[in-house]
Amino acid sequence: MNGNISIKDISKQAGVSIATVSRVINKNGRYSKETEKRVMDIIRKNNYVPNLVAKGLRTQKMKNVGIIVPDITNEFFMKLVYEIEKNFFSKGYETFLCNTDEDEETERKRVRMMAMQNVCSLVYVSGGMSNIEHMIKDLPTVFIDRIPDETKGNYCMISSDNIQGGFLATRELMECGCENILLLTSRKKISAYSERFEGYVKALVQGGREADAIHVVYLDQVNYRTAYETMSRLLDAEDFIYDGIFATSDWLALGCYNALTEHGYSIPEEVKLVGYDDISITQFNAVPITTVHQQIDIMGKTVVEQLLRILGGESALQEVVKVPVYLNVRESTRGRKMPKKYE
Amino acid sequence: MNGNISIKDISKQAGVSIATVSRVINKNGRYSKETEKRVMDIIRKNNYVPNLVAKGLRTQKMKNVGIIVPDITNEFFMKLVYEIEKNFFSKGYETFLCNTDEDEETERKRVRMMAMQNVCSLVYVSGGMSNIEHMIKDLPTVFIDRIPDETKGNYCMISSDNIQGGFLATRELMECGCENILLLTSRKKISAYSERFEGYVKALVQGGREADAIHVVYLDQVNYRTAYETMSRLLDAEDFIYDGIFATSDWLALGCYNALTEHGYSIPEEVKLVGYDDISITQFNAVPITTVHQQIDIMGKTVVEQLLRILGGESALQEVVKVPVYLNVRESTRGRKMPKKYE
DNA sequence: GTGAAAGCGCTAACAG
DNA sequence: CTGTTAGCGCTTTCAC
Repeated sequence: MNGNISIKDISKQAGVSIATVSRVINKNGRYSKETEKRVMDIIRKNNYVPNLVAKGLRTQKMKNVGIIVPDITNEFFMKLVYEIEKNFFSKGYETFLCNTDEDEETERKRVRMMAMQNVCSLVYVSGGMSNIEHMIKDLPTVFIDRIPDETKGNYCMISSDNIQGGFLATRELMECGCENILLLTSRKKISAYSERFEGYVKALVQGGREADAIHVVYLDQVNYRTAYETMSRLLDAEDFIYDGIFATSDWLALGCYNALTEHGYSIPEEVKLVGYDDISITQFNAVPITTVHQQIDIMGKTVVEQLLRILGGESALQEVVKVPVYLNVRESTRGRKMPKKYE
Repeated sequence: MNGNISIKDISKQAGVSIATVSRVINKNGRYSKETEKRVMDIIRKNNYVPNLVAKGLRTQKMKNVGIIVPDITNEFFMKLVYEIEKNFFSKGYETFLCNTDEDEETERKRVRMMAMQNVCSLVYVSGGMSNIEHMIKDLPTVFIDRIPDETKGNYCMISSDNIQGGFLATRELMECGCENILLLTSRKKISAYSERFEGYVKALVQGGREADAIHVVYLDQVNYRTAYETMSRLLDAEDFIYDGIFATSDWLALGCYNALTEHGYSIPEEVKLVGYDDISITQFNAVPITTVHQQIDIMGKTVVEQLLRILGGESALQEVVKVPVYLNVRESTRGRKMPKKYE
């Protein structure tokens, strides 16, 4: 295909059958030391590269898994992917990464393409409700931060503790004296967002606030620009009553931050701000931003563990695997107390 | 393989031969409206997903290309990848992305794996000198910011204008009055770095500086931490003479920035700073950082154009395709003049 | 110890 | 218009 020789060529050169070459390559079956050497020499001399596609076709199993993420330019997702890949590689699996660009149509296309490429399983990160379940059927799949439509099937769900995350973020704002706390989140029907909302409400209730303490702004897109524009519009209107904002993603928090400062609000003195994900930019911002840290190393490890369990024939766990989160407190809620340092 | 049916199953259900099914699926050859309907119905009912692996094995061409990057958590690389993928998708190609983690051994492994997966071509972004040429042989390859070892072969090289980038960055520092300009760069033998060095020297010479005006610090790793630690060590030593620093990557610039501010230097008053890549964090930094912007959209487009040329049978361009760069001037060289805004 | 042969899912002549 | 057949590169019985 790409100028490569095949075992057939090798067998001819070595004067043995292709079966023997196959045995030598895979080190199974019997063959003499002598033929082994002859075959291996030819392989080395020609830089032979085995064709995994053909092998997969024959053995009916490929050791590669597709990873689907909504945005490859988002540092949080890529750090998570990095951890997932690391764990898969160590188990001898290949990974194929693909980007849905936050678009449901693209999402469906990419999932379908992964299935066509014969991946042995799928990791599906925080996608929308694209109704992909019918496409993946028996393909073992781990969903991260997204509950599958149907529970039947080889599905497994892993999630960081989003309720706890929403709770910690909101409680921090309350502890810092915020009276009117705004939740800035996504309109998307992703469990991650609805759970962070749940945590937000829980913290308010636990702090003795009434039902009218709940203030939510929903965004159509989860990105800096949308957050910036929406907040700017909010600030341009007369009555901006909020002294605390919990944004369910760091990029949203950064959008808030810039809209607020440009409207003359100082952070954290007048408005306190909490983000989510702990991407590195939150530490470098003019006022470092308090944010909820997700333990991606544990998540990555868990993803691979669970997938290997399913691949090993065990049935998928029915419960969601929850990974704890913690709050990284910085100046956007507490002021210039802690040293600015990046680790 | 993954619980999927094959055209054989379809042919049985439809009461036609597999050849007919194949024809219907690929819409070539002749078949009656009636059989078409019967086949398509079965396909839809069963959510049939064609096996591209088998198809590729048979047709001896897969429409997918491997993309190899040194660091998937680096926003610059991923924005470039995003552009490359977008262009490939629009031409009906799939892409497989993989990460070398800046490690040459990993790099070789990943390239080999791509070859085994039967990709039809490769895009190799800014890799080290891992001597991969013998592994890819006739595989059409575009190198970005890295000159191939051997010029024979279907290689093509695309690069942003790194000499110009180094020149613009250094000239900016000189124009802002810097007397002693330090170049902070990588030890790696990558053309991108050596060319930025070249531009740095060119600007110094053109500005009438003597040979002793050249000051370079080489780093083993291209990341925030290494830059931060190296600069801290430099600042701890007695005589820090620099009033201008050109870092050949934004992350290095950020490392510098924090080391400098922690040592009590103010930017840009005492030391001016220029980075490279224009990642978004440079705009959000407490003091927004002047940086060289690479036009990744043009680069992505060019990559695909060139690869399709080669794939189309034309021979690879021998010259390097150069994409212009420009400087994004911010506060780290000019002070608080411009409005802080993100676009 | 080694070879012959079948077959993974699919396409592309070649017949009819 | 449709079926038969060979074969892509590889593995794996089953003989010898």
